[in-house]
Amino acid sequence: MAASRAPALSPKPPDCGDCPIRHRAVCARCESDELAELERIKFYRGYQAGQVVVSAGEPMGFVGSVVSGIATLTQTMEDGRRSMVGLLLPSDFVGRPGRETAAYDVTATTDLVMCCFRRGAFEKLMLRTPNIGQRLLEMTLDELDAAREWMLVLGRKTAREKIASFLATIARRDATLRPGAADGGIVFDLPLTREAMADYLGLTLETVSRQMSALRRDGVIRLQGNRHVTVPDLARLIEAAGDDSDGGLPG
Amino acid sequence: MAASRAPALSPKPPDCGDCPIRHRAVCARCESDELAELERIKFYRGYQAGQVVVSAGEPMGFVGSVVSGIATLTQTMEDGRRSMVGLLLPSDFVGRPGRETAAYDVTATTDLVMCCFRRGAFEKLMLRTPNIGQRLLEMTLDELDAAREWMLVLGRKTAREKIASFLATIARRDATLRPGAADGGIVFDLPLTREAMADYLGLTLETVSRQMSALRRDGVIRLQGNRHVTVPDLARLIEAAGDDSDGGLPG
DNA sequence: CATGGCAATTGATCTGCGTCAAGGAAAAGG
DNA sequence: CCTTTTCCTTGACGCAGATCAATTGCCATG
Repeated sequence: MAASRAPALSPKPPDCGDCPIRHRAVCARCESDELAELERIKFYRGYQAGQVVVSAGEPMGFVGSVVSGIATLTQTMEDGRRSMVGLLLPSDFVGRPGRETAAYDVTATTDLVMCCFRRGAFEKLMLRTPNIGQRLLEMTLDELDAAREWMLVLGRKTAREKIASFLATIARRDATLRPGAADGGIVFDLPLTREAMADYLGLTLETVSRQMSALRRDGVIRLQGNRHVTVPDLARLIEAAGDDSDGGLPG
Repeated sequence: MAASRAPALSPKPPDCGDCPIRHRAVCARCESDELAELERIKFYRGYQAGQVVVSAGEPMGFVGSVVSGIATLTQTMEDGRRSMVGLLLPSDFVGRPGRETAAYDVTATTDLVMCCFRRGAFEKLMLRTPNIGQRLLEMTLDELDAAREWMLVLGRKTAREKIASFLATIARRDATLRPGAADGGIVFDLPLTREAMADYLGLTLETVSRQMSALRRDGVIRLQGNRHVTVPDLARLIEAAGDDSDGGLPG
């Protein structure tokens, strides 16, 4: 969990089949020559768990998306209060065309591989390729919806409901990533520490811990170690979340 | 303050000089024939204070932007808990290309005029006119930033800070709408009831009221009636907001 | 001018979550 | 292996903000 800085090129870049920019973020409707152009300007970056990708206010020369691993988007006040404003899972896009500096701290919470494009080159390509902008608009609108869903969670839900909402979100996302496995319930690993969960949910880490224990006592979830979670009955979890049919994941 | 439904055409459509779609939302870089096309498919709608523009889940056949007046975007849980996820001020865009139904309740809190485009026609125009999509992407990214700023407010700020953040946001926005008037401080009218403020801030209306009174007692603001606010010293208000240089307005 | 309705204020009390503090469990590192 | 560090859990207590309840002020409208 070293938190040093210099990003390193990943030793073995994943092949294009793994690149969400191509398959999800940008190129769903691109022509082949546009794809070729994207290929020319793309490169991979690897980060270790705990490493800072960029800090808020720093120049950010690239945009890109997560290939594997998990990163967080956080904001910090001068007095140290922190708030997570996004959780970046594989295929999520990072960075903003037309902006010089990062608006938030981006941190890898697990080992992370990103597929990147130099910002300038990407912007120029966008001008010539409407599909890329279209796709980016769709993704941004999805993120906006997710952020707004989360405003309801932050502003109006109880601690227990917040935890349940978070777990349900992860469970659903995980379930779509690898379907099947409905046998003994949904099983996944929490991508965050209790503290990071607290920052995401507007709680303290103690409250997160207590509510996790409470959900365990009530049989809504099972825990093996600190991170490994089993949800025997997703419906019960969603019920505990006071769900307004939430589901989006703020990324 | 009737809350009936049927939208009415505004009696006297504002002239094009007032239309933010043309001037802000979409056409900053459009060619004249694109402008002409936009003119052909645009129309105005008027709503009375309290009227519902659309309800969440209902089909929404148009997109558009606010010309004058104020509207809110809210989400409600089955048990009645409500959360405001956006405040729509003049020039803000509403609606989502590519989506059939409204994701949130949109309600006019004052008399409201909107400049609208049929969704289908707008989408077709977007395909032929990259600039429109580009502009929409920029606006959406701004909204996303604002929503994320607001997540910090909701999750980590105290009641007093929340109120102060809200007032500072309104004050700033109002100041840019009509500059000058720095004489006796910034003066504006609150666009929301205490209850709506509470839904925006994740508080109860009683707490909003108490904190408003506290800010008045401390001389940070002055109140004439319930809605009319004077801020003698914006710096003091921002200080009270525990400000992390916020400023965006979630819309 | 009275009257009814809605919005806001203010007070009294309760409680969910934060704060402070002390261990315990699990990785990381030698 | 043991040591160190990091992360997590649990308890005791206090407080900010919710809840419950009563008034007050402000338009409307008859």
